[in-house]
Amino acid sequence: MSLKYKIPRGTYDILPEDSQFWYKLMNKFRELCRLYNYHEIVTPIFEQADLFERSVGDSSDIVEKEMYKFQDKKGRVFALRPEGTASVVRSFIENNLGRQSSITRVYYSGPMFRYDRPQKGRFRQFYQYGVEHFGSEDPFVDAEVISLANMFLTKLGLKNFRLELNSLGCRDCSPLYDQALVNYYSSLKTDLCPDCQQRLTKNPKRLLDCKVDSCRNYAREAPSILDYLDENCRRDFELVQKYLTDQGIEFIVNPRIVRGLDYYVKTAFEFTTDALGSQNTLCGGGRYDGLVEDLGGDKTPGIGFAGGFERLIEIMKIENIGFNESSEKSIYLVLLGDQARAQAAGILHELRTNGIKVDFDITKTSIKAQMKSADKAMTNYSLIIGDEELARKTVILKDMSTGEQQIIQKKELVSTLIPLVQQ
RNA sequence: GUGGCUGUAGUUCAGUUGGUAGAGCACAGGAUUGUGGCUCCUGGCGUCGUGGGUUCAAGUCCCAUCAGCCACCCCA
Repeated sequence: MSLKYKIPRGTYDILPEDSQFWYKLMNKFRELCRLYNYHEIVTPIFEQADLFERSVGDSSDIVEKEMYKFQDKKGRVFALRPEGTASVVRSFIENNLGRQSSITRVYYSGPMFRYDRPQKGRFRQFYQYGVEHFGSEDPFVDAEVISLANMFLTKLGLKNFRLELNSLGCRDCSPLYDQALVNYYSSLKTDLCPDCQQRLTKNPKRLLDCKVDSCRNYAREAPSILDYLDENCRRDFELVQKYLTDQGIEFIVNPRIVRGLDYYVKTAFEFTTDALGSQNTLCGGGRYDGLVEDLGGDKTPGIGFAGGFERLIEIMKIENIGFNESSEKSIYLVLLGDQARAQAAGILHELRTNGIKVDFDITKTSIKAQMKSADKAMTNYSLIIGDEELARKTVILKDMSTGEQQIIQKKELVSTLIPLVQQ
């Protein structure tokens, strides 16, 4: 079949057979956020493009080549949101969310958009969950936010993931480290891969992340950010680690993790896995103490993380994790003959009014075909109504697992079914 | 943006040195006319992703394009 219309590249449909799974996954996240006292915030999926350009950083890949940018009819330039934090910070400032208390905790979930080349675990429209915590610089909060992420993954039943932790330094010490990296690498420049030669001027920290063997060797000898943290950053980083240890959360310090968004300072972390191939970050986040101010708000520290639902689902498939099926019993209505079919609407209405879920197939007329459908639908009970039953004002109730059936009075139908369905 | 592999019925795939397509599963109907799950029987005229080209003739060769997968890059 040649299709006239096709789904856009890098997107996918969540089909009816899967939507329950997604719904449950999102609810798990909601539940957990409630436990940590976070409240949901819903922002538009598009914003002024320069909001992202200023927050994410205009030298980042996201802004340079991955944004879905467009103009509206009045020439205003918008972009489909490539990530969630910028929008939340915008809303925080615009609605003065920090006015009620010194701390503001919010969470969100929804579609994000990035014009990337699709591959395993990477889409152009993808769904993220995330939280943002405003108002405290205390490293205790860093550990708290990380704990939420850790709890989410753990509660889902995921096993094979690890927490990698780093400090990027603050706006005072981070540039000193960049300079140290540049100094170290500039004498090696001609030996570096072409990508790394770019990184040297664009984003020196990325040099540490290169996968080319020769560059890796150099990276091993390169100066470490941990040696360049100033007194304050060093102390806070140690405290974050202590608080994590206090909660029994395992982590590894990886001085080479670099986050892709320019606003991060100090604590940066990623939950990664080996199960997903190349796109191995389950979720990631960090501190962004300067961002609110940069975007026009009062000086307000913040920290948050975001993760992709697709990768959770992928790994849950691999680890064979599911949510328990609902134990709700189902009823199938089998109607024989025009007379009985004429009664269908009334019966369906009566059952539904009483909260009983019913299924049936109007396209099938023979009892055999209808019974087959009932069987295929894995129904628990079928109700059979034909001419005989109509005449006697009865209904046949058949238990599909045992094959036993009983004749009940039609007026007692609902009262008979309710206990069966509710158990 | 770069590279590799792939694109045939609803689905998973087969299709030999180019001669206008099949199999499993699924689906539908049936096996003494009001009963499912097992078994058996029957049912496929699909622009062979799309558009060009080579050829008497292309699913099968060539080019382009689109899409998927995987990797680079980057990240969720």
